[in-house]
Amino acid sequence: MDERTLEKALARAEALCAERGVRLTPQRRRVLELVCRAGHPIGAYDILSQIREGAAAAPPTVYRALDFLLEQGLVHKLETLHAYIGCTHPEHPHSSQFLICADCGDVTELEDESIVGSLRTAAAETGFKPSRPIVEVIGTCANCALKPPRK
Amino acid sequence: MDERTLEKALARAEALCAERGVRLTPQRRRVLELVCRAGHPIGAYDILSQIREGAAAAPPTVYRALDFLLEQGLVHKLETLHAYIGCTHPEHPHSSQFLICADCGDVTELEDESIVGSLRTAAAETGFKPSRPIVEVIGTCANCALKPPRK
DNA sequence: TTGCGGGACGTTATAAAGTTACTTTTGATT
DNA sequence: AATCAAAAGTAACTTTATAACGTCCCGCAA
Repeated sequence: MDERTLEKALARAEALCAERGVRLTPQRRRVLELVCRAGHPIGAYDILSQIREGAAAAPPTVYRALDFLLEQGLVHKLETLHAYIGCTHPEHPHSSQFLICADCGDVTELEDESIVGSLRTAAAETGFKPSRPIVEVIGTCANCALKPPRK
Repeated sequence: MDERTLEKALARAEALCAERGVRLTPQRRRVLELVCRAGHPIGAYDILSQIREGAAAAPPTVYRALDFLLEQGLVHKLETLHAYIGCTHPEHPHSSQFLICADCGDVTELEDESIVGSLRTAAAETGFKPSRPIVEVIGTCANCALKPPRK
């Protein structure tokens, strides 16, 4: 993520938190910044070691900030990667789907109504009430499909 | 899973492995048995401690067996739970979806064509080639929706 | 028969991800 | 200024997973 986009994302996060009456503290802001700056999924301990370049810190520091950011929908957790990524459209709560390229590591966030719909329908058939639908598709992105795999 | 069903599942696994020319060794069979017997998602270290009731064992023993069983489609891994569950229809390779009850812990395995279809369509739009679609829906099952939550 | 090669398994150690429990600080509100 | 809760600091620890290396056993070819 380039500096301009980053600035915008942070400003938007500030605004959203203010609106919601929750506190985007310097720590939380810092973690959000690191996640966004990475531009790809980043692990909690990677965040931690970057924070440690400037100050002492321990795992709970990072996990607490991440918990807050996840609650606010400012970042997403990719369960299959044990890694976190900035949300591309935090304005409204939503359930996203992720396309994860196993080759280059890039991740695309989708908000596809037809996926959400088919999930809802299938769940409803069994009387199941979804609260958090996780959709992470591992595969090969368009770019990487064109060229031979790295390595 | 009751004894009869378990016996059938193991016999089916034997047959499938024979057909495919791969070896369902006693270790692998034992791990499959423990996963199936549990009847709900079970962690690698839970399996390990059950194995240890009968013999010395270390984590790689379990993880190697699980890797094999996953490859053969005899068990599934639930990424959000870090746990494993026996496949309910291992005959053909397939991509499953899981409904995970956050209240009682029960898991339902679906094979819903409309979910698979919408995923494929959405991926195709971006030129993405899916290889392993992960769908795990956290929520409340029909039973638990009726009664107040445990705890 | 010997000896090679590969797959399965044993063993030790360690990495990676996440949590618990408790203390201290901060900051908004009375 | 006193208070109370949310946030952050700190140390220890748990859980999940992998690395690296050695051994055993079996099938097969020389």
